[in-house]
Amino acid sequence: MILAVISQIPYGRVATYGQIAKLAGLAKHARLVGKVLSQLDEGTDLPWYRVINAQGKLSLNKLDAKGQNTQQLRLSQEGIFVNQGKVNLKQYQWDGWS
DNA sequence: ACTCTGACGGAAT
DNA sequence: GATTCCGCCAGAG
Repeated sequence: MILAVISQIPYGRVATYGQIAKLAGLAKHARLVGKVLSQLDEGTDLPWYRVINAQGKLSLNKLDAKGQNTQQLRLSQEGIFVNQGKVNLKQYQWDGWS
């Protein structure tokens, strides 16, 4: 389920954990969603980087050699502006409309 | 069975 | 905003 929902997040949009959970049928299991994502491997096709917490903040904030973290990088590549490790949900959050 | 921990959420202060 | 508290699930020890 969870993976299915995430794979449905449209380009240039982001979704929150709770949102994913709800759409997947798991109302209060936001945490489980994060759990699942943490199990994903690097070569996954899922746009996991479009998944952020309800506060618009990126999840794993681990920096790479370039001083950037993969998530922020990939997001900006899709036109999503990330400020101070945060995203304007009002502007980018996926409505679940597609 | 119990305690901790974790890519979380929401409400209250 | 920043903190604090509580709820919730699953895995490890």
